[in-house]
Amino acid sequence: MARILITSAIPYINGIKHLGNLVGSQLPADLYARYKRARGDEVLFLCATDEHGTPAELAAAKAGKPVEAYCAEMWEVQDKLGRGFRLSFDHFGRSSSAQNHKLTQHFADRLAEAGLIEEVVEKQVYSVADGRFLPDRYIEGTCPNCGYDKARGDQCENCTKQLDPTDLIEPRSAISGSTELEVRETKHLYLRQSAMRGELRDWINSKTDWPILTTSIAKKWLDDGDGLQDRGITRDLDWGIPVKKGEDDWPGMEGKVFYVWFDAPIEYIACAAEWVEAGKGADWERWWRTDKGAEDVRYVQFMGKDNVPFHTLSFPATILGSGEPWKLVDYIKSFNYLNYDGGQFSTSQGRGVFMDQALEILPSDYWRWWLLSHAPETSDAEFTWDGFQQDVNKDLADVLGNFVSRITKFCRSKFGEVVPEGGSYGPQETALIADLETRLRRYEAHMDAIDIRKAAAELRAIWVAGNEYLQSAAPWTVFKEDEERAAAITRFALNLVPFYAGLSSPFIPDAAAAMAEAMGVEVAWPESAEAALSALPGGHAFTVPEVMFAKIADEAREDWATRFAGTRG
RNA sequence: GGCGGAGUAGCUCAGUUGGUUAGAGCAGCGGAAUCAUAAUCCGCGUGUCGGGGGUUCAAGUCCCUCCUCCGCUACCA
Repeated sequence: MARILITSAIPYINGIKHLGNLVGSQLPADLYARYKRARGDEVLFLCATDEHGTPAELAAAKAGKPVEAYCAEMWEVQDKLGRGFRLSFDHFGRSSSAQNHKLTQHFADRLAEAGLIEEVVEKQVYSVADGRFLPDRYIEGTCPNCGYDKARGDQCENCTKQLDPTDLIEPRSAISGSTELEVRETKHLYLRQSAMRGELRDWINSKTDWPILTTSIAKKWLDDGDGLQDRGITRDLDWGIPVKKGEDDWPGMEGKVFYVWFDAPIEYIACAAEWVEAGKGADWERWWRTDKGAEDVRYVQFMGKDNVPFHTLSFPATILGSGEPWKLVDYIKSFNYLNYDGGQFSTSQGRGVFMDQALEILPSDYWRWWLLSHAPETSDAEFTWDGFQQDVNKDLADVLGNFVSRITKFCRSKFGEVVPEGGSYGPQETALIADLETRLRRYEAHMDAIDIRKAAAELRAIWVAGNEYLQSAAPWTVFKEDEERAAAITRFALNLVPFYAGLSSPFIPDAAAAMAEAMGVEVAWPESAEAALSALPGGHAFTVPEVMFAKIADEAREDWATRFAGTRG
């Protein structure tokens, strides 16, 4: 039994995530976690909210709430939505946890002891009216290059020229609009990533099986220009983890907090400690410390492509720089973006479907199936309502749902709600077993490799095989002349239902559970097609399940397409 | 601008190390069946593989060049 540690990129606390966010990390991570558990591996699957930083402070202020209260509320919302989508986290933590405070301060101490922290005095823009330093992006003004009057301090969106905040003409705070800005000196800690460039490169180069998307981004950052740059890991904010050297004060850094990107990945570790604190586990270090039992753990991370630099460079720099035997990631699965109807999903414009809205209109299995079977693995993917309706109706309602419906109802009408006895299997059954055995192994191989679309296609083909069998065996015709043979065909086809339940459970857990329950069995991964297809003996009682997947009607689709076109209400 | 990804059938996408008539699903057309959620199954594809040039006995696959879309570009996270 292997041990697999799985983390999903932690979603930012600020607001409800859209389906593009979901399919870029949490959902595929859940698929993999469910699959590995089903195969009998020991899995620890962690996720959390990423709570620090300027956007959280501003969102809280906008909501008129203290930032702690705001984050606590939003954590509740995200936790509930995660459960709604059946995300099977062993623990859903918070980067603001006491455990993360302690660990983040511990890592900073270790890095300082190793000589990898540098104190740098720099000049930053301070807004007197807002009472805070402003990140470049939060300063607006007129672009000196093109004259666009809403250029940001880091870049002009209009002419794409990269800017420095001091380049802007008539700069103002993007938060309050105040023009009362000053350049002030402030001291910050920098992580000397540049000193670890060689070590990081060796490590990246050793990962020959990683997706190109992952390694190419990492190498670009390592070698671009002057090479890997040192990175500021502290900020002048109120909300965050106070800068300390372990448990001691850090002279000169009073009132400052660690940068959210420094503490967020450390939450992956702290989350395991929270998991223990919550009474869900006993020993978190055996998952994270290679000197305390984690040497045989395989650690897999899931994330969108925008997260890759932090997971391939900054976080490993933190781990390696600590000089302590923390577990490094073994495999990074990164994703491109899901587009919405020809454009981007947009949180700010409310464009697209958000997690809460998705669950309001359809059960989670519909979304899970469509999103995972179209996961943006090799390139950006496209969501359209037409495609969604067609795919879901065909795959779930017509192919899978109707298969279960037709065989259980046929059996009920001819033999009652009991698996019929008698008759014997022949060449058709033998052939189907052989075919399904091949497909089962191929499906497992795709799942092991985290080739999600290919796995989904294979699973669908397995569903189709059941319909092909029924169509050619035609028990409704055979029944008229040979009831025994019809009983054998029916028994065999009924056995496909629990087989499908087991194989489908990582993708569509609710439907899988309903299928298994109707057949009076537990959801289980099949050892082999042959063994699984003789699991239900003659005489075994079952019930005809409710319609598993109602079809999406044209009117509903049109309604939704209109509703989600822009600005959410 | 730099770097990376992508451009293959009406739509969504597969196409290992270059090698037989370029594939799948959906949609469309025809047929079979009538157990089932009017659900299924079978058959039907002459596509300038973004354009152009090159290497090769052979290129969707390698090289050069151009075009288009997307992402990143280090203080949003």
